[in-house]
Amino acid sequence: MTSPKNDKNTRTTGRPTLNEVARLAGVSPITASRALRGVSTVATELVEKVQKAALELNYVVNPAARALASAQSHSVVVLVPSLSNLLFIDTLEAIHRVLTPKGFEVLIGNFHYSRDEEENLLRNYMAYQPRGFLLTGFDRTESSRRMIEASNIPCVYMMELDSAAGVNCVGFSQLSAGETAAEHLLSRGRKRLAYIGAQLDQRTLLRGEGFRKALQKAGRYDPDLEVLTPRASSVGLGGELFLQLLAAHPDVDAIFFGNDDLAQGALLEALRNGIKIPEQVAILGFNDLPMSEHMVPRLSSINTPREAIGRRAAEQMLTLMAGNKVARPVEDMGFELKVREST
Amino acid sequence: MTSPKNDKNTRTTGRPTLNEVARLAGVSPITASRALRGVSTVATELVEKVQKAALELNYVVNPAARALASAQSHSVVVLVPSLSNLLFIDTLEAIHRVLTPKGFEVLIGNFHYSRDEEENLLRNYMAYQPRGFLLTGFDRTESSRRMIEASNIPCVYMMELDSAAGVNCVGFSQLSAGETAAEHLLSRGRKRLAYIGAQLDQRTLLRGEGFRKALQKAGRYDPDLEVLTPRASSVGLGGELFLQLLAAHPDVDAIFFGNDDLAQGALLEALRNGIKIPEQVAILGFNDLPMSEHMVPRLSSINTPREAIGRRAAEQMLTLMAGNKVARPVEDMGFELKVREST
DNA sequence: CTGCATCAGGACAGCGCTACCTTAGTGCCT
DNA sequence: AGGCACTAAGGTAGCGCTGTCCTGATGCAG
Repeated sequence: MTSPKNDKNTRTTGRPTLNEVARLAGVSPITASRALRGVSTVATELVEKVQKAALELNYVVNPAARALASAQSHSVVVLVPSLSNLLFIDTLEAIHRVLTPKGFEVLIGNFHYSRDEEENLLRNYMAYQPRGFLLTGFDRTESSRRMIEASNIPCVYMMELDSAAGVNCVGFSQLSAGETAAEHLLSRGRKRLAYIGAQLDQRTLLRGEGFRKALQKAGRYDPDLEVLTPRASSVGLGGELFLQLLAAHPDVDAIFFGNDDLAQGALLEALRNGIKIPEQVAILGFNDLPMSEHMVPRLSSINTPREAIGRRAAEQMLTLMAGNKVARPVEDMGFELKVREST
Repeated sequence: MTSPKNDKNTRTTGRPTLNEVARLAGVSPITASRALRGVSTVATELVEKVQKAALELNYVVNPAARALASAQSHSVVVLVPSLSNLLFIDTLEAIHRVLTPKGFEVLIGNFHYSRDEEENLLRNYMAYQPRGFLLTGFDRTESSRRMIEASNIPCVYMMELDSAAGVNCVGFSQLSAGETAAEHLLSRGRKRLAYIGAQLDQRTLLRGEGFRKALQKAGRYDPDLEVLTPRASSVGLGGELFLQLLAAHPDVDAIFFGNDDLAQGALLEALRNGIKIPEQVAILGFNDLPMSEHMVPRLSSINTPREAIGRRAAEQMLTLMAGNKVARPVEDMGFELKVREST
């Protein structure tokens, strides 16, 4: 009533639309769309005109409209079990660096090491019609698996390896990392070797398994020296478990920790309690977090290619999203034993 | 031609739509929409019917269609300067915990302490028509400021405080945190107090300023004992700067570090070099990261309410997005000095 | 000079949802 | 009993973009 010819339609966003760009450039909206997307064949001259018009109007596509019209989003979902672990931050950063420049949006989900929470995240993110999923490991609920399968959305698994047909994964063998740890400690002449793992995700268990197997092969396996707890991995917990283990088994002379946090905690408690590292006990960590090389004594650890895994996983995803097959679907990025003072 | 009545339109997503839910429930699509959103007045009986139908079909709204139709997304953008710093992880988690249950999607942007990168992120995320911005601090480019202003999108600033009119912020006074640090060290009878800061974001500078002011007031300020570097904060850097400072000024008897990483690095180097903490030098950190209380000696630090800041900021955002004014737009969450062995 | 293949560009419709307006139905006051 | 306000539900249209045709122009062989 107040303004009969109200052209300020409240339902519009107020931002310039493709139509306006097309009008300014003197072409049809479809041509403008094609020009901006760089698809199909549009005369170079027109492309330039459209780009100039878009720049002039400060035009940015409306992702919602694009997703609706094409039934395809430009987002890739990454699900990680934790953010408080610096481990995954490096991987996420690398993924961002690869996907963002290509116009993809990265949606991050943290499932807190809970299979149910991961299933929930998957279900919710499905609504966004993501173009791809970057998932951590292979341990998930049956429903999660079915959802992924049914969705037909490309998926790359990170951190672990699985040579099953049709699986795209980038990681390293957690099992042989555990073996390497054992071999290193054995090569140092240690006789009573222990494994301390927390959180007990699939990867921690696999590393423990590799460690155990190598010890069994060397005839040095003792199940009493395997400390596993589902509690969340932390520096404090590492110190606690370390002291407990030494109290129960004073003859232990080497410990492989499933995680650097735990190992760092052990080093600190050793300092506090006058336990000589590595003389009395050799300590080996896992992941090689930035702080480890600064510990007293400097912590030996197995360095994992977190950044490289993220990068390659994202690159595989780009290939898959382009509709192509990945040449090497199972990519072993290896790991590197960093020998320092603690062993 | 091959199939005259092809109902498998390739442009559809294949997922159930609101129409199908409505049909199954025996109501109109609009009623179904309203029932699922819980808006307007829909008979309880119908709401139940619709919800049952949605559940049966495993229906999830199409966010793209919703955003397009309502010219409003359900996403909130959070921009943080770093993810490798555990500091912001706690804040992000808290934000997630508040916004996700309310149906909002959290988009995380990391601007790596770069004003230009933040400006870019802002520009890109504007395209998503976010419902709100949660930003870190007040130090940004003029264009960023203008963009935010022009967009008319509600904005809550985290970590710092500013009582300017119309500003919503949740944080604490970085300045008085610096003052508190100085007062604590002075109360321990220390005479030669130093400040070591890295990264040099606005907050680190403000803490340094507070520290300096308190020292000046006590007549103990010496500009030579202020070590500032734009290099990225890290454990290694902390140790390095610590040793350098002590070599240049052997009489220093207390150091306030702008960051716990730096302080932790200093503690480790002190151990390695036989420097007695706190006897020779008292060391005070900032942020109270989880590891600090486990250091040898246990690190005194200023605990910052990272989780609470995220929670309150998100809650303010909910209020703003609902179109309401926030009762207390400037929320000081305080900080807590944790006195441990290192001071 | 005609006929056909090729290609650039455009018309049209529709993705799935919600804002807006309208209609049908209810109760209550005069 | 009639009229009115009010509420519940539906009809209609359109958000901004792109997939699928289709048209008209161009080039080249016969």
